[in-house]
Amino acid sequence: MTRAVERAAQILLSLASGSSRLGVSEISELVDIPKPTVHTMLRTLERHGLVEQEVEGGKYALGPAVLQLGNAYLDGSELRARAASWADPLARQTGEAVWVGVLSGPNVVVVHHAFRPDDLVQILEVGAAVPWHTCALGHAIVACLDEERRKRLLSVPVQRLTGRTVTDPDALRQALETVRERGYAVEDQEATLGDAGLAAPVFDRTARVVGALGIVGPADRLLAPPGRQGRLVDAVRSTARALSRELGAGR
Amino acid sequence: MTRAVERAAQILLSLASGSSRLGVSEISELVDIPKPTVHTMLRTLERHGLVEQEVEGGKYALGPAVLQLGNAYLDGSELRARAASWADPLARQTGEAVWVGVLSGPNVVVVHHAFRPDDLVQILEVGAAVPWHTCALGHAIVACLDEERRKRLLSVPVQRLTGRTVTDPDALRQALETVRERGYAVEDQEATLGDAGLAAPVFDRTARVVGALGIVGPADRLLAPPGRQGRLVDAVRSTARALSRELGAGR
DNA sequence: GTCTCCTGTTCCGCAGTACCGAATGTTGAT
DNA sequence: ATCAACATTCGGTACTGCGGAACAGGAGAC
Repeated sequence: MTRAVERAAQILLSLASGSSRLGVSEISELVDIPKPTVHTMLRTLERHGLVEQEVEGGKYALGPAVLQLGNAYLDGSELRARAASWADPLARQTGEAVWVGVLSGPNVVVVHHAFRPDDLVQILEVGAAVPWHTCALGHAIVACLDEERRKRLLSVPVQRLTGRTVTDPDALRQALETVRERGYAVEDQEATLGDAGLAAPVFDRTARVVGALGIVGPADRLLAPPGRQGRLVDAVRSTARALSRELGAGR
Repeated sequence: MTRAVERAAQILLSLASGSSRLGVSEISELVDIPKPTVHTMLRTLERHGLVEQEVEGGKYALGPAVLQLGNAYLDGSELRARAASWADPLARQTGEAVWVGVLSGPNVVVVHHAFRPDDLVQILEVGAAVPWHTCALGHAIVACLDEERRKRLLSVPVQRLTGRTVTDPDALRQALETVRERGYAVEDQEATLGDAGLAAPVFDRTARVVGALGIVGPADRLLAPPGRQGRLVDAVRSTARALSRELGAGR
């Protein structure tokens, strides 16, 4: 454990959350590190393109080298590589957008996004982070984690994003138990009002959960029509199973 | 300048270049830092999701948190946000793929990629890094840099990627002079055999070059047909100018 | 089975560097 | 002009980053 590196990581991640441009003082307050220390580290990170400063001085932002890192991560991810050939057909089959995500700290990060097959403009969500407890992808993953890791996640207070977000640890534990029994997760407007999601876990050859695959869309389209949810769940589960098999998982 | 942070940045970037999975010993050799130091830092970076280790131990790779960083960078980039509405029409107009890139160290990093408008499978290159001296985007940017920055880039030996890569500093200086006179850059199989590119610089409201916009495709399609190059150059230049104006540049 | 090699991981005393309060510099508002 | 807020610089020293040596574990050869 290197304290300086710890702090630099905190600074980088602070620049990735919320406002894209932050001053030294703002970062200092966000990560609770004195200003000169923040400044010195920003300067070091800047030398490697991980951070850059506005031309006229003042605010700092992430630099293009982080984009290289992100791209390299995707290039090296077997889950993402294999997900593409399953997610796109599922999007066509269901008529909804498909996301594949992995757990990163308390968030789910989208590693693949197959657009809903219509002509409306959609924003590519690869790299987007959603708190695990507010999305079906997150529930699907965390439900299948080893006990210790799950306990650690549940021991940290979680944030309410909408009036429907479940934040009580006991309620979350119960929800995860339900996910384990059923083999899939449902999210109903817990991250964004109006939106819902369905997801199933994806396993690798060591039988560990490595991510989840799911669909996201308007709640009234995904959850309300009679019989629709069941059909979507079936499609999502069988696709997640196929993807798991392709990753070497037995089930 | 914080040495520990410097080293951690080197380690992260080493994981982004070449093989996606590296052992402690390999990283140690790549960045010339002793193994225990590399190991300690990897462990610290792992705690923040920036790095992860294979389940059975051994090799390390970048973690999903870097994808968040990359995504946040794109979300905060005005160049990228505005490039989308110009690059896509240019791709349709020219029938070729359009890239918008920025300089990061000795490389150009692609921040936006509009696919060639055909039905063939294409790989999204956002986040890809190309050595500046081997691509038209890089030439277009570096030609317009302030003298000091350009000198610094030219003082470092550059790598030959193909038999056609220009690596001699004097020849590069001359090529950049040509770019400045003409207002655009041409690359002919310097990065990848068979591929070529045309690009023009993009400026912001401070009249500084902030990136470049260009098209990439097979050399025989871009450069060989009579009159085609001229028409493509015109389209690229006027698009880059429009994008510059939208970023607040006077010209 | 044993042995060897290679790699990741741990250890811990101390040298040197990370640290940060105080000071300085810059900018914008009044 | 003054003031406030913010970024940046400075430099002595406390404490932490460091890395050679040792250890642990796994894989392959015999």
